[in-house]
Amino acid sequence: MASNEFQPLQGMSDIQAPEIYLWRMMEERARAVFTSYGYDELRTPVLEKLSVFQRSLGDTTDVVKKEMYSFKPSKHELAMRPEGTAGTMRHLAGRGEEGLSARVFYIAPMFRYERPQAGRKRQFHQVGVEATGEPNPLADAETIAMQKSLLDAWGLTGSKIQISTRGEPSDRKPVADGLRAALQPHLNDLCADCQRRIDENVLRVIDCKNEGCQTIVDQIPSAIEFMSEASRTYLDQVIQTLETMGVEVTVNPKLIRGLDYYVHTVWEISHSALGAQDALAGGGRYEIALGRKAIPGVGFAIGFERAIMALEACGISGEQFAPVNGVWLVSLGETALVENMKLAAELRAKGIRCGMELETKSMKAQMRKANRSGATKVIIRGDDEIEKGTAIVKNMVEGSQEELNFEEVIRNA
RNA sequence: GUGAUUGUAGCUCAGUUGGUUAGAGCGCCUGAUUGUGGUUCAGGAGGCCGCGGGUUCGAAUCCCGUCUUUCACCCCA
Repeated sequence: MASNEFQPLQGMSDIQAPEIYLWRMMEERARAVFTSYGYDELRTPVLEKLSVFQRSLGDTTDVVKKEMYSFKPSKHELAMRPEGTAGTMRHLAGRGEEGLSARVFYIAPMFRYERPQAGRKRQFHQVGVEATGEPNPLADAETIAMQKSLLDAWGLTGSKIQISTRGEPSDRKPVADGLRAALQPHLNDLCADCQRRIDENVLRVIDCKNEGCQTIVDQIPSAIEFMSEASRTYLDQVIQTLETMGVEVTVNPKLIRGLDYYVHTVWEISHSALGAQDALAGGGRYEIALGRKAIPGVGFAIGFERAIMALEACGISGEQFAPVNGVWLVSLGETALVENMKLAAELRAKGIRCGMELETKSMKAQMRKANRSGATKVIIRGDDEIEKGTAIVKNMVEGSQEELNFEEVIRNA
């Protein structure tokens, strides 16, 4: 790192081997799990009209207000997506009737202009799903169960699912009023942030990290208690269904999700290995209005960078998924070198991972490279072998070797 | 946006109160039977000490700025 002129931008990073093998494993298994649940992959553009995000995430949220990369190259103000749901809804809204009962997933980079820290990048990556359809506790439960089975497929252990509800839109006012009234007597004991939040966004007082605020919050009724009977029943049904399915969740009425579009069930998955940003995934039921009518649905997103931190804490790393079992060709002399290039092409056409040195180097050097490549088999050819129509095949694990007919070598490879 | 923190070979890091050609380990290259790896031994290559400015006879070392790293707040995945 002699200079930073070749470094990526702040909060962005190049993902290279061996870590990339972990990414690939996660992507492959995510596709397999989602496909088994009947979901299809959807790839939306990175750039959307700014209004797509303003309308679906709510233009008062921090994500929209101050964290978006936005610019105006021509007529429309554009923005790079800070999350995946808005673009997906923009797409589904355009599919009319069909978009109201869709099951899609995405694996894509997201962009947020924030100060980077542990598990927080300016370009970060999410895998997420959206299932549109009228509110149904069973759909919420299935989504959470699917998310859990993805984490299992990755080998991630030690994560905790916390669940709560935001209730129906009609619950918002009673909840806010109720909390404000309950907090009013304690106003002077709240931290400066919370004194501001009590008017701007009361819900945020509830998950304030300040200890003093927390003791006050513990004394007052939870947000759920101000909600309608129907909203509470809905949450109970989700929890019961999950219980029947054997998915363990903890109810946490203090759980707050920031985006405006959430209704009913919300949840978060955290892991102790993550530091302050301990949420590796979040999800919830939402209602997003882009066209004339709102699209109801349920979905979640998992942060790759954070999931990887948690996986590494579980002892899972990229090296474990590096390609293995290759063949390495050793060539002694110009003739063998060219002949081996033909052989390599033939082996590769058969799907065999095959490497070789393209300049004439000592056998020792070539063997060293073979060893480093992780090849389990080495095929050695020099002038003698070419003339005889043979090749030496060496087993790198056992160290044994034998001279075989060239045709036989190809057949056994 | 706020408050801290980091930057020396490919990697992980030393570098004493500012003082001659900036070091180690690992890795890399070459060699130890001129056709055999992973162990060992010997040799070698490789650094504008993040970048710009300042102080000084002299700066990797002190000061200022800038970029970057990491962490917390905030917010969120």
